[in-house]
Amino acid sequence: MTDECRAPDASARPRATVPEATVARLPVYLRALHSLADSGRTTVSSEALAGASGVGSAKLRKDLSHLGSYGTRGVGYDVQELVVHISGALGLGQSWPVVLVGVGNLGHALAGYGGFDDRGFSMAALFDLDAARIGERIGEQVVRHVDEIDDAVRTLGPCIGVIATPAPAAQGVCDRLVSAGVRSILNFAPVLLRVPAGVDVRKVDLSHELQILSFHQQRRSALTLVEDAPRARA
Amino acid sequence: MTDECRAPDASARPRATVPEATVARLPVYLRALHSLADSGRTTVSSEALAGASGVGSAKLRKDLSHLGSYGTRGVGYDVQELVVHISGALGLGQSWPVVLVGVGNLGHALAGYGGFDDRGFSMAALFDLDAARIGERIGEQVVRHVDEIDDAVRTLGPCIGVIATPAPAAQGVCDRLVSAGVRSILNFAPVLLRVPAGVDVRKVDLSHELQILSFHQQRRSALTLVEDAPRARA
DNA sequence: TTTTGTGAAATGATTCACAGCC
DNA sequence: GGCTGTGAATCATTTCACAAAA
Repeated sequence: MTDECRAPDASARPRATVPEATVARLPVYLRALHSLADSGRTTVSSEALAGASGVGSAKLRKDLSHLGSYGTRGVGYDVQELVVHISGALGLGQSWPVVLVGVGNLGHALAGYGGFDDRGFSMAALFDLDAARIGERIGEQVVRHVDEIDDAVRTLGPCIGVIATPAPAAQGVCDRLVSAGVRSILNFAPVLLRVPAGVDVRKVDLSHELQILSFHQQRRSALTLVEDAPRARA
Repeated sequence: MTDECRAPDASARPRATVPEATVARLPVYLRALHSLADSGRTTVSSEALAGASGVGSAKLRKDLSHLGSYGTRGVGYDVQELVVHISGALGLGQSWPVVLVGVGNLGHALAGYGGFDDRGFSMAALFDLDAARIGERIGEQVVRHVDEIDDAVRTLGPCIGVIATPAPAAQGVCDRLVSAGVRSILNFAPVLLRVPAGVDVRKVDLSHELQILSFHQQRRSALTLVEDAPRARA
């Protein structure tokens, strides 16, 4: 991701550049902070927040330092203030519309999932290719035909596309989303999507996750065997 | 992850240590290889396989070199042979049983998803806490009460646990899985699970993925604004 | 005294570029 | 001539450890 295009007057803006690894942890911190806030905490130390987030405190502090300097030495961080700054960095001030394509098994579950409206996202439109599903009502939305994506996206403005179709349909759907102007895509279909530069795709792949777990499980088993019978040879 | 416990005779075994980043890409290569095999290819160059996997060819070769030396200079890799070696490294020789806890919206979709039986995994048992759901038939399995996890896991042997419960129930379910002996867990609930050392947890979190997309989308928007009106000031 | 923020060191991952083999 | 396998160089991330602030 090209990054050298800071405006010449980038003085006291949110931040110029945040490492990718840090970005991936900000949602974790944000969730921990919300849960701290719910339980009445008003301030928190890097040690405590790191504990609640499952990371080391040095890493947490370094991560936060990329957003700015929002703590008080000797005291810690103000919970509300940190929520505001992390939310801001993540662009959660506004509520991004999410358009979901593919309301099969998984799509249904995603459409019904509260997690969208949770913080900063709203399920704004549902699409499917299958004529039999058009018109079905799910939550607050009615399923529309995929041909209407263009119109919908034009109306909604910048939004996030979620693909929950079967694998063979995914690339076609992706192309439509992209040509409608969607530049952020979350893909649940088990295929590699090809997109032009400037479009950001993240994938969620059940089978990949299981395979990674399998790798470690196997390695553990192998080690256990070796340790259990270390003198079975020479 | 502790790694210094190689057996003293680790001579020509599959491999001693594979970087985590590499492990995460092996499933991608495997999928690309399967699709090449389906279309009749018998050999493939690092360049071509890398292309089909969305990575650079140098990275692909370095990744494969961690598993061993299975290519032929001047020619490339034998598709079938690579499939065998990568599958082997990932522990997909056997078919791991998967036990799923929580058959709500999402759990249903996961239980019905073909991806499990796809390669190397089989949906072996379904559980729920809600008495109303016990006995329901989904695919080949009948939903059982979560109290039966112990028995089931003892019968199945090493397996992978999938948690698809609402957030508040997840830690309790996780504890049960762990005490039943499950050491690999895939968590779809939006909470950080605490597990003892030696248990491997991976999480899939819709809301985190959206937030990461949101970050980049916002950054893009900001840059576009700056570029579109670069002389709006001094 | 407590706890942040951050340079500097250590570790890990990616990319380069080419020697070695087919 | 073409392509793999891999040291060496680069780049990114994590960890350490401590000076500076409240």
